[in-house]
Amino acid sequence: MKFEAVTIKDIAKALGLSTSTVSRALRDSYEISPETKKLVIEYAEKINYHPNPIALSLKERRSRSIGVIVCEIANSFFSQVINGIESIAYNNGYNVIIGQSRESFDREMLNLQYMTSRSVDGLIISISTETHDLSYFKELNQKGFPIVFFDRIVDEIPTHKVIVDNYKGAYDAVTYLAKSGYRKIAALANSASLSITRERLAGYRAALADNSLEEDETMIHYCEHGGMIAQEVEDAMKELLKSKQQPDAIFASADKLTTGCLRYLKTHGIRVPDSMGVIGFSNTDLTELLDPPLSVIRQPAFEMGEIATSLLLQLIESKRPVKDFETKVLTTELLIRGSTKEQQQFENIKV
Amino acid sequence: MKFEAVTIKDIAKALGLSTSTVSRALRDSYEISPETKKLVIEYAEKINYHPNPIALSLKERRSRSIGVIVCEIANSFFSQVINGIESIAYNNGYNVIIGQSRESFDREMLNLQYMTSRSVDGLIISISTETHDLSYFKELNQKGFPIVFFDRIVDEIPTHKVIVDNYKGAYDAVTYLAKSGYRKIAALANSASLSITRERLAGYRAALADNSLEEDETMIHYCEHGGMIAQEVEDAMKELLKSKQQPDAIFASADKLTTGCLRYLKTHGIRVPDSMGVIGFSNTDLTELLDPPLSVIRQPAFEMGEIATSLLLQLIESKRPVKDFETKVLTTELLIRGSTKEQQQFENIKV
DNA sequence: TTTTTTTACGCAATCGTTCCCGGTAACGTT
DNA sequence: AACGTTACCGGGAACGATTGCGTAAAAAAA
Repeated sequence: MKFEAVTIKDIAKALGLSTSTVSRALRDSYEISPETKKLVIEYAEKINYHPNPIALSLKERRSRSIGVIVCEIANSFFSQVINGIESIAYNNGYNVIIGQSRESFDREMLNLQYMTSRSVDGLIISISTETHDLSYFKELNQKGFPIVFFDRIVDEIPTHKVIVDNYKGAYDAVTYLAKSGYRKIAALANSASLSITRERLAGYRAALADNSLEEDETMIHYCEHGGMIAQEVEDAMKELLKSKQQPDAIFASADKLTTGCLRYLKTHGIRVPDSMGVIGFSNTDLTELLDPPLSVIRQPAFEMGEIATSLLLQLIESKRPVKDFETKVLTTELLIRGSTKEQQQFENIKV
Repeated sequence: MKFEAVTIKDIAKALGLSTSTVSRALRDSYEISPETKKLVIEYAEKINYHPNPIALSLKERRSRSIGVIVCEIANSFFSQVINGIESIAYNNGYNVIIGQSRESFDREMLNLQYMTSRSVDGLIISISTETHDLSYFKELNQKGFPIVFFDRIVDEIPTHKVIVDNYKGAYDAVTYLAKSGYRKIAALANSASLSITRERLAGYRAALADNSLEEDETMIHYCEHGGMIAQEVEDAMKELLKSKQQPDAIFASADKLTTGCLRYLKTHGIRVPDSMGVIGFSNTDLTELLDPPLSVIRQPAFEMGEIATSLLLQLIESKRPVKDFETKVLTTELLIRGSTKEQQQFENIKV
């Protein structure tokens, strides 16, 4: 079932004009007499004419739309970023099309190819955990196709990027745990290949060192699928808990990991924050409603989306190839709630 | 900055052939000699040729992509539906493009126009709270454009629809509250214009009647923006609580309302489920982690997405105009957790 | 050898739109 | 009267790909 749209040709025929004249009349060209314009515009209105954007895209080689690829839209952080992206995009007359990789490289590439070949004018992306082969990105980038990376960025590709200070976010959170008296702080990390994992773990390690806590590799567990697979988080938690270094707190480095961690502790009857402190990166707006309310490192997601889009539009609308790129680094917010607590007694025992 | 793609013409020129020959060679036509085919295909491979889907869309008037419009992707229910949609769509070689209305009629129309004019081959939609003017949908429908409604459907438009048995879902939940001893059951409802609101409230009312509970219009409050605006839920809750009929339980008819309700009770120190029982429609996967764990009516969201997509593909791929449409009605699931409790003492006092 | 058939390719139209060229009046200027 | 302007409009190519039709050359049949 196809359905027929009305074209400029229909108008031309009906009015005894040429398509050029109709086109010009609709675009309000000075070359067309006011009467003809009026005639054309009114008739177009009447038969409900809308220009065919596909034909326009073909002709103008641009579509006034931008693509966004994230691993999962159900994730609060990403949906907030998308809202930021849409707000700027719509204000500038751009449409936004959204794709999910679900942490799969293949699906990421599928989306990417679909979008680029459909002439999105640019792309905003946070790469999947599986993405190691960057050749397609490099190729696009070298051809001058506008890309902005956010959150999970890649160093090798010269373009604009938007992130938060992951190092500091993690450092502050882990330092807070240490100052509160937690002594064995484990880390539940995302795939080791991601920029955010590296940065956050670096902050974690630095905080341990600065608080004279020993670092222990058995206290760090990675989730290769970023918690997309529930089992994976469970396994990691199980490993963590049966390590000889019984942790008394967990630092989780992603939204899904933080909630997954809490879920595990809850179902296994481990009391938070008494037996185990929990702090993690999360942008869920349900954190206050959780039991216990989660202490989180929160990212300015909406703002990240806005900034990424502004940068992308700069690239798209620039006449000359852009050569100097910037990496915007925003600051995180540490929100202390009920999943961590000050353990005076620990400090006392120590001292 | 545009970037140049390689076209069939480039291949033709490089190989001294015509574009027709190249096209046919790539499509493996019998009219082309094996040697020429090999030549063309290898060269195309080498320079990384991909057919331009825009040009194809223009020519074939179809795009092998379907549009999805929901009010908000951050909502678990909708993101689960979208996952169901994508699973079927990808298996059938269709791409999915997603749009958010954010409960705004204008944004819904913007997305709709964008999608239809970009030649999506069909549309899956749950309408916004603001959508009263259905003329554009009617027009599309009459032109034979394939649409499938789900969740928030409209009666006036003859096409496939996918919903759950909202009446029964609400009826069962409210009956459960009544059987548990709650006597003053209030309803926190979505916009009155939505099909789901009507159906769910009907179930609510029937359950009250069947359990000899009095219905009281002051115990029903509507949120015109479906809880999209936080203030709105707060106001509704405030009104409910200061009504002379002090409710002892709340039935919330949408995801955002259920969590919004819980948030209000929590911040105002009203104990759930003791002072106030809470039950509501919700597909959040964090319900078990909440304090208290939410008793919910859960919809088979993923399955709804799958079914909606199958129906849509039927419409799209049908040769003749489809005349008899079906409305698939799935069943909800009642999950009782900690936000409701059996209040034996109430029963006893009563008796 | 001549005729027919097959093979293998090119031409040109098509999809809807824009825009570069032209072209033709009407009018003004010298 | 001759030329230049200006206003207004149409023809047709172009964007990238497909496809019906035409046809030259080669192969097969007569």
